[in-house]
Amino acid sequence: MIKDDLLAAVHDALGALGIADVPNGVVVERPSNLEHGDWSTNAALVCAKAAGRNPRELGQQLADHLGEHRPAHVDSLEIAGPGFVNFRLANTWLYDVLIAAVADGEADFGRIDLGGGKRVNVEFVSANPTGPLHAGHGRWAAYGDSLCRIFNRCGYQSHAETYINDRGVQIQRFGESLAARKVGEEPPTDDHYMGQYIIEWAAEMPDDVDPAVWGVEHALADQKAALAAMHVEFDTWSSEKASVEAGHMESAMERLKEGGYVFEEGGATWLRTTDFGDDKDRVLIKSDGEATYMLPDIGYHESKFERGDLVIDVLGADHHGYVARMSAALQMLGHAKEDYEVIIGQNVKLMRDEKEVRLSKRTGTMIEISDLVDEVGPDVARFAYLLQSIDTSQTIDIDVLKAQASENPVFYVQYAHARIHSIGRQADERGIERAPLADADLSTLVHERELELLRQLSSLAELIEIACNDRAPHRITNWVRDVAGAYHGFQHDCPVLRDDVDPALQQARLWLVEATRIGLSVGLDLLGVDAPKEM
RNA sequence: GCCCCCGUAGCUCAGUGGAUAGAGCAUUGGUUUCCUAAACCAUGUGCGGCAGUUCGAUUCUGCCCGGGGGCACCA
Repeated sequence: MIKDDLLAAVHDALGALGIADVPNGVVVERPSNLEHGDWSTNAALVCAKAAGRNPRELGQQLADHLGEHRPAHVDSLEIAGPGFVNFRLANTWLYDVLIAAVADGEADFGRIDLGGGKRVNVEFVSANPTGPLHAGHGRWAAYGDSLCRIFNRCGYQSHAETYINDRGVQIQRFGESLAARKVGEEPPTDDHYMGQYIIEWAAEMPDDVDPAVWGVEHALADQKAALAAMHVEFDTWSSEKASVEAGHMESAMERLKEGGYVFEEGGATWLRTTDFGDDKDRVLIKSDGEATYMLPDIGYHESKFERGDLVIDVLGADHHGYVARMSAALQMLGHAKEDYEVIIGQNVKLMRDEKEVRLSKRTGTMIEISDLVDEVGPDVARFAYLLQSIDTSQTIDIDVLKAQASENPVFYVQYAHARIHSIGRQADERGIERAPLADADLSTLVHERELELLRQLSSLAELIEIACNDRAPHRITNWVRDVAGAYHGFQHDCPVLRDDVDPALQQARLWLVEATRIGLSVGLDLLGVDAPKEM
């Protein structure tokens, strides 16, 4: 990539100027303002102090040296501001982007190897199998699925996993709630499940089944259907019950004891998680002899390392307090701290009819994922979830999403993709063929709209890298919007098929359109959003 | 009290240790003999506050203020 080439040249130049140890802060970046060149480096500013030199002077020497040993594509250099060295490049660097996009195709454009084949296990959604998934779960579904796609594009092998909490008191209460509704009674206590769906499900329940068993199966089928409608699939649905039956809990307990981390106090069995930075020690087995939720969960997490070198949990903000203890337990079991990562996502607030809809299974007013997808479709839903950082709380207003049907950002992007295909269809009708790229004269692409589009396309790999390292799929969402914007601008100002377009320019533009198609397809695929050929 | 996230334009949100901080929506006005006008263009007195680190802070650190979420022998 051009960026790496320029950075290497900067390092060489610094070396020639007697600066061998280049600080990490030296970067080559795109100035926000094009007047400051296509690329820029802060090298002189960062190195000046340690080298005991004046930044402007050092910058000038740097620029002079780089001017004499010009990296490819560099037209001119200048020193500016407090000591930036700005590179102005010939458009050929952008034509190389087009050529690379076409050569790589959808399969490889923007692909980078950050992971080296490392296996990443990503757990997300993990909702209790005691009811449908609500629209709050949708955020984790969209996020987790997109994150896995990004990992896969960056040389990791992702494994999407979700945990089924299918044993314990809440399952018992769920069964009792169904049984009660079956005979037309209220569930026995306020701690039971009061939602409307319990009444509906109880009506479907046969007489001769165990309500808890039937209920869990029914809930799982319902959840799978909702996720399928959102185009989210898991590699593994992990059952807590199965994990316990496989002995994960007991072997974890044994090893924690061997490590000397377990102690008895007040009739309960504790884990000394404070040894690894937790606020307080945690109970594994209560004084009544029952295991807490934590113990089987430790066993389960330990077992996930069979399916991943790096284990990631995507959890809601209400689980934040849980992170330190699980991290401590896994370190006790011999895992490196950095091999277990928890991504805490902030909450989703749902609005309908200008009122907040509480996401509780007990109120009966919840908005299910399937409601949302039925009303706006999977693409709008996923795009909406991935529009902002997972670190910010999000408000999803179904009425706004529906009302925005035509102004919705997802359509803006999909429309760009559809227009590209429309050009292909029109070209076919008019008998215009795209000759081999090698025969195209890309130097005819000089319109600012064309160059801007190429600049956007050039940043895909950088954005994918950032999205991966920061676990931030929304960076892709923004990139795709930017590319769509650049494309719409191009299409508005730069006719492709019109009769008066010079044939050489027409060929170059057809290839530019093709490169854009590839870029948009890659971006949308990383988001799990459909790239339609017509709208 | 302690821990985590957030505070950027009228609204919803991007973004950045740098040189003039962006988008969508909303407002107002414009663009169509031309590949889908689901488009394009124009229109904006904005980084909560105070210190610190730095050549340079909206970005990092501390404190304060404001909003959200947690602090069980629940799951």
